[in-house]
Amino acid sequence: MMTIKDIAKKAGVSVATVSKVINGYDDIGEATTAKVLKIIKENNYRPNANAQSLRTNKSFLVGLFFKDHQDSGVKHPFFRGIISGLEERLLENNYDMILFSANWEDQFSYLEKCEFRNVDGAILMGMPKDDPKLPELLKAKIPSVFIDLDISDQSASYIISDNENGARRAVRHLAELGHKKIAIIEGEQITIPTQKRLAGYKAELKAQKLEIRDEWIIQGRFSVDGGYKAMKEILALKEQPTAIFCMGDEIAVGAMQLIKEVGLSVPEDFSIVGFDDIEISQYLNPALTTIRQKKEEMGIEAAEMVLNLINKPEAEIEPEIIETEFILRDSTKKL
Amino acid sequence: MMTIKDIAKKAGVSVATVSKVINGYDDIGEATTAKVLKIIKENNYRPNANAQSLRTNKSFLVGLFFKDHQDSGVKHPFFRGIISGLEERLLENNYDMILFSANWEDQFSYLEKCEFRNVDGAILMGMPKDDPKLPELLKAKIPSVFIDLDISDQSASYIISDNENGARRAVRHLAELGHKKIAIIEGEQITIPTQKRLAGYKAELKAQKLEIRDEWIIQGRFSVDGGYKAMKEILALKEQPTAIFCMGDEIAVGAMQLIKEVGLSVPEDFSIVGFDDIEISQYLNPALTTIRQKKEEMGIEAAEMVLNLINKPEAEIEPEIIETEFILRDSTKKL
DNA sequence: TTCAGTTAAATTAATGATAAAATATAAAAC
DNA sequence: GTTTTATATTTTATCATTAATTTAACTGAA
Repeated sequence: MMTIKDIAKKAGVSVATVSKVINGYDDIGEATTAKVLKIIKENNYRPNANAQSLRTNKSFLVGLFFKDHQDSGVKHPFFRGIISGLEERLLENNYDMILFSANWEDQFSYLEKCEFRNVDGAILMGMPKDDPKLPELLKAKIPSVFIDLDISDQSASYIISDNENGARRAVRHLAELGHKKIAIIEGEQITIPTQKRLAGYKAELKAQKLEIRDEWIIQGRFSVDGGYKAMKEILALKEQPTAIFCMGDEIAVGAMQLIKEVGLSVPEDFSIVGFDDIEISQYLNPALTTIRQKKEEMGIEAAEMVLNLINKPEAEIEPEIIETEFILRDSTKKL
Repeated sequence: MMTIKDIAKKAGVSVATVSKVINGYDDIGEATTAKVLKIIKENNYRPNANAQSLRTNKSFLVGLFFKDHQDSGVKHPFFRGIISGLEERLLENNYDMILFSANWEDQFSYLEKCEFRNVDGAILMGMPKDDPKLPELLKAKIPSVFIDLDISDQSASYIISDNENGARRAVRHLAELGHKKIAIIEGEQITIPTQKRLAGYKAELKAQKLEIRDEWIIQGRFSVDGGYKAMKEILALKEQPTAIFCMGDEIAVGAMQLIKEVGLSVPEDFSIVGFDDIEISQYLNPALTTIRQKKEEMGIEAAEMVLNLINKPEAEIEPEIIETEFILRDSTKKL
């Protein structure tokens, strides 16, 4: 592999001159610049990122940490979408992503990985709010963007969907169809999305002057299994709802499975609205009415945000609330 | 951030001594070792990967290149599964993954990225066999593992499902149900999986003494849309098949959609078998009978393979053929 | 006592690159 | 024709680390 030294020798100039040419300094003569550039091209030379990073303390590397919902076995439903968005914007700026799964507890701390690999910034998704490894990361002032977790700071900010409004939209849709008994199946209560969506559910019920009944608020988990089990609880209720707002599409899948198993059907017996619009939702039977999170957009915005945190350390980076989108399909109908 | 120098100063020894302690050399006294170790721990020191990599020419980094099927908008269906497997095994060996999407044509060559980031090895998925950027990578002898592409070499090997046997199993299942007119919807013909699955389809039809009819071999693409369009062709045929083997689950999804739209049903009018067992397949209606590819296992094996290529450059690393698994669900029935 | 051998540590050099300071050359000014 | 100024380029130091070489201290045998 060619090094800057080899290029310098071939061009008959000093190493520093080559470096300056590469980095676009204007104090190198035209002829020299041209010659060096030519030799660089001919020899297909690329600077060594490690050496650059060592010297400049800049790596053009962003660490991507993601945690799946451990026990449930569910992969983060946005993972691919977010990555697509991220890579699009990061690549434009010559950044690469280094992938740190955080599924292996106690293996390492986020900060350690960031420091070891010298990343310029980090993007974290799927972390619980009480993750014990987060404070040290914040204290170290590593530029960080959180997805679905409202932590912000001089060096950290976050991206999150407008969960409350999204939930309100879902409930409003059901109310407009004439439903008065609207249940909700929650995800993990510790997560921000669960909390916000619950708030939206309650707010909209109130606005619609509909009853908020505690027994129609079912605890669950963001997984097919979670939806299945929660649906069991609903079927055991003496006064059953006619519509169910599921906090995640996977939950809806599980709920619909059980409904089918017991010989009932959607949307005839229950109208169902999900949240996320994961890939499968459009192919379910019936296709799932849901609240779409704009995953690619979240990824793009997250990328933009880390870049800002990295390059404008003094600026105040505002959290970004991404609007959701109501997707009407076939799992809901007029009462 | 602490450096080895700081540790050396605090411990009152030379930098070299600290380095030796870290790297487990046995020519450092017990007392000194203990003292240095203690100070390292107290100060939470971690060596700088860039400096290590620069010096040792080893990065403990594997480059992951993946290409989605461009136009179709379909994300690689294994992506998550493979990554799970990869991360499990790579992490055990202290390797991290750096993510290079290859979706942005002409942006960079694989070799450039590998050299720039000094990766120890590469894993590539979704590349077409005639990818013009592959030869230079092979020539550079970067330890490489291909997924779904049968390229092997002194420095490269590959992992692939046993597509031919998997396809045979699918066709045999249909034959055993009494189907005699079995069509197939292909994926992109340039890919190895398409070629192998077609071979398996033909071989099994032959073994079952069933007719191979060219008009029942429908060109398509690995996407929902591809399946939808191909199904249109099938419905236009004057002599229609009773069963369809789709080379990918997405294809099956598309085909089933159209079948439903025209008022026919699965498995009553058509028995359908897919390939892959993507996440959604079990939740479709009817749930899809399919040939599962063991994605996590492929990831684990791929990781093992790069590690071997990296650490045993002289060894002959055999390609790995992963068996598929037949998953019986509800999209097929007796004729 | 001296020399060889062992052990434990320190020095020095090297990795590939950049940035700051120093120098050489040429042109312009007096 | 010397000094000043501007331009072009080189020299040197530095980043964090490892590897090879060297030094120092101690042990034991002749």
